Amino acid sequence: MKTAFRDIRDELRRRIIANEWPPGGLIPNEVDLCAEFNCARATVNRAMRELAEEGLIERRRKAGTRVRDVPRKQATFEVPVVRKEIEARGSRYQFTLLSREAMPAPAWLCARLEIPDNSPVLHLTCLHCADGHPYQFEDRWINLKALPQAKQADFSNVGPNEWLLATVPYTDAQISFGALNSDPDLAHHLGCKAGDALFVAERMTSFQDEPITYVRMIHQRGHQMTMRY
Amino acid sequence: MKTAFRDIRDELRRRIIANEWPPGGLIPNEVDLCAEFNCARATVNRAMRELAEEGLIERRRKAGTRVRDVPRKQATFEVPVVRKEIEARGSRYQFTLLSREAMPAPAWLCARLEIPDNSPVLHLTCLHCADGHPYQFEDRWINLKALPQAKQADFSNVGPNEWLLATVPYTDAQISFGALNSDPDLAHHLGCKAGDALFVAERMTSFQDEPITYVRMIHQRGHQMTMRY
DNA sequence: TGATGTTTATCGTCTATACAAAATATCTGC
DNA sequence: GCAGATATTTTGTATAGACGATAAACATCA
Repeated sequence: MKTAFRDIRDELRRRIIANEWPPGGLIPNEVDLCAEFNCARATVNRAMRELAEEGLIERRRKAGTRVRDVPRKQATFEVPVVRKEIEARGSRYQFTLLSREAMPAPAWLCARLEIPDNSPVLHLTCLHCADGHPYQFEDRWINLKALPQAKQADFSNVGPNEWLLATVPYTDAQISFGALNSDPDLAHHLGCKAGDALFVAERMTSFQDEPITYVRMIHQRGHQMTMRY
Repeated sequence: MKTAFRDIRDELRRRIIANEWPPGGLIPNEVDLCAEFNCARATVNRAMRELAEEGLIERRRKAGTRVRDVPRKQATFEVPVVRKEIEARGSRYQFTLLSREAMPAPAWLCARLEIPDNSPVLHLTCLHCADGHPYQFEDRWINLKALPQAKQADFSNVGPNEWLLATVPYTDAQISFGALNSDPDLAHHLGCKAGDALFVAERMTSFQDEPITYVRMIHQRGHQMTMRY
């Protein structure tokens, strides 16, 4: 495989990390680098574009390209799907629907999803287990105005998470991480003690400005979410 | 600005979201799309490459391009720098060094950083405040073998986080999120109650396989970390 | 049948060239 | 000296053409 642009990108990155081109300083322009690497400008352009996306350099027309003073490092992670998470650990996945109720949305949910007061929603709670041990408690709310078919859906075999993924796409999502003291009910389901600190991920998705669902995923005690970058 | 590749990318995305091209299905090849959009193949290629990076489609030579059955959505977030976080909220940032001690690394840290037993490390604890209120407790360990100059550094004005960012680059990093019950000492520093659930971010960075630092950032009660995607 | 070699469609990358857009630098008139 | 117009430099994007790499599909032979 041709790898010119990769080689150039890596060499430029090396020079930056090795401080041959100090932070804040200008680096040679595309035409000069073409000459040095003996290649077309498009090739240098692609190498530099990737470094810019990485956050290592900053490019501006006419002003040239400079090394960022503090690299804008960004981490990326795949949005977790609990069944895959569990199966990736080599454990058996199991899912239990704990409760299901159609109801008018409580005020806090209306505020969060920006839907009118008392909009009809479906409230589900479920437990995801790994090898029989509780792994995650899912507290899900589905906007029935956007997704009336959820009312008829059977969530006893396929969890709402996967049902939603298969049923509706989403165009916008927001995810938050935080911590929560377990209440006695949660403790009972997850098999921990009331008061234990639990890691919580919240997710809200919408499709073209129509809110779809809000979910709180409360993890077993000690759970960590890790990513490299 | 010319926006052909953007327009094409967005139109292809629209078709996928609108189910005109069903999940798992093949989409037309580059040459056909060139004909449809009346542009060069490189332009279609760039549009499709971006969609592939987004995780919406999957491309393989000879096999063509198909819509992913479950879109591999990935969120990206900037690696947090506490001072900027606080200033972005419009609050006044303040930093206090609580303790500082050079010592041999405890066993758990050696295991984590993969350094030899009893390697010399510098242990620092500090408190970051927003408008005078505790915001984050920082528990940091610096590998003195990799960074002997840390021993002389003065951390009373510039926090270790920013000192490190300015002093050494890193080539690899790992970040984890989790939850923790506050102990009485933490509760005292953060002004919460012992037992409160706190959100914790852990970070480990290394430079070319040499571990640099390990840090636990323990946030105030109720703290959430949010990102859109 | 099954293993192995061959063809071929499709994506991946590179080149050379061109023009556009943005932002700095320079000039002009006052 | 200053405001505004103009020139210039650098990056951003597009085009047409070319060849390479990969893996599926097909053909051949043991």
